[in-house]
Amino acid sequence: MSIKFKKIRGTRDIYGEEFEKLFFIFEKSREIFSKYGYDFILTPAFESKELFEKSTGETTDIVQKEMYVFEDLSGRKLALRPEGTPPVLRAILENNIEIPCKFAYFMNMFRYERPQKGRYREFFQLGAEAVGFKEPYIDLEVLLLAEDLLKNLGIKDYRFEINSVGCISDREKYSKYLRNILKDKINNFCENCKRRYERNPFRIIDCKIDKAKIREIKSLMDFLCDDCRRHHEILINLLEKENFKYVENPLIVRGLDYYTRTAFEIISDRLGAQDALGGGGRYDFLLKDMGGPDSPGIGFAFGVERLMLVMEDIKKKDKALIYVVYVTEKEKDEAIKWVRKIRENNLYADMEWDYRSLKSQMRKANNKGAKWVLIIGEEEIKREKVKLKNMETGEEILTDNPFKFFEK
RNA sequence: GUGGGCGUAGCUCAACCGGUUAGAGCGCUGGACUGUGGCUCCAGAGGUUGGGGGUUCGAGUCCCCUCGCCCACCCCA
Repeated sequence: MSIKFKKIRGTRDIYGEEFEKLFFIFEKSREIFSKYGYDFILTPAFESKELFEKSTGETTDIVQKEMYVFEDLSGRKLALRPEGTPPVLRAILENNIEIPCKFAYFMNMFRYERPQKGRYREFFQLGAEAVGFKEPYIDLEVLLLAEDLLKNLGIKDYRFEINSVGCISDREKYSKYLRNILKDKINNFCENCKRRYERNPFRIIDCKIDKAKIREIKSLMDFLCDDCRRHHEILINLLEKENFKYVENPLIVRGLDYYTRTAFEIISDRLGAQDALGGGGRYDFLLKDMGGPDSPGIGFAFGVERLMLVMEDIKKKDKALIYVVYVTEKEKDEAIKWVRKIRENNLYADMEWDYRSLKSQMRKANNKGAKWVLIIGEEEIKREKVKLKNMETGEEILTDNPFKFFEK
């Protein structure tokens, strides 16, 4: 046998235990999100390419080199969504949904990257957006919500890392400062940093190789304007007051252009190099940039596959299987009748549809973990009974009403 | 996009320095047990050694290309 088709790189087939986990996360998250007043939303898998260029940002890696872009037959330039925030905000604006509002989503995303542990080209994100809340109190709620989700999924080894990335003018000031102070030194830095200097100077302070050289460089925190500083201080006070466990990490930059002020990541050390379970932050100017009202927003997303990696296996509780076997083809019709009758009583029944030897049917029942086997042969039909076998004890009973043995 | 490791039966893996018909365990099918699963024993089916090209008398093994998987860099969920 040589299979003709294979799934394409970075995509996955999800079944069995994996599917159970994925669906468990979805069901659990619906419970949690409804406690916090978030409604679920589903948006199209593809949007205009421009939506992401204008919101995620032209300079980001996501837009520059990771988007699945294509033209449809009419020549429209489209993109498979690489992230959830722009489509959800677009939907809020387009449907005239009253702001403030809170939405959650569980959707697949697409990014053209080299696959790695916890990283795929099609993956699921579980996220939320809270639009129209200016004060840091919503930041607190979002963080509490994210942690509530983790706790309810039974995930333990995580930490919240929090930072403020200021507003756009703060970042411009900082960017100018960095370029200035590094102008003469950059040639001594590693190749990565040289590239970062041009594209994204913030990343240089995160460099592991040139750690020593950057010690005297000020952090973005020192460049926050009064409003941004105040926002951050209130949030930190709130977190302390609410006893929320976190660490401040001034190196968090986030790869998206629209973030302002609060930015955070949820890190797990049970993952490989891709150690972020999730991340998020504020985007106070994005709605306006998208042609909407001057409303702030905050959101976050978890990588569902990464959650699955750090979660314990879940035990799926099936109904007890009742397997119906027939001795020869002659009893097949009778077997079908019994399977239907059992299912009508909301019990789990199955049988071998293509005839195989009784031995083979019994083996199948055993392999499937059947609790009961209903045996139908010439003898049973003649006496208008069935033989019921308990697969744990091996005990057999001849009865005309097997239902009294199936405890519900 | 860059670097490293790896592709042999459905699964996990063997096969010396290039040598004859590519093996084992598990799983599967059948039998011992003609109307009965698990345990044991016996037998059987199952392979274009990821694909293509090259070197050689001879390639699973060496070389080149390609596809895929894993890990890391970059970046991110």
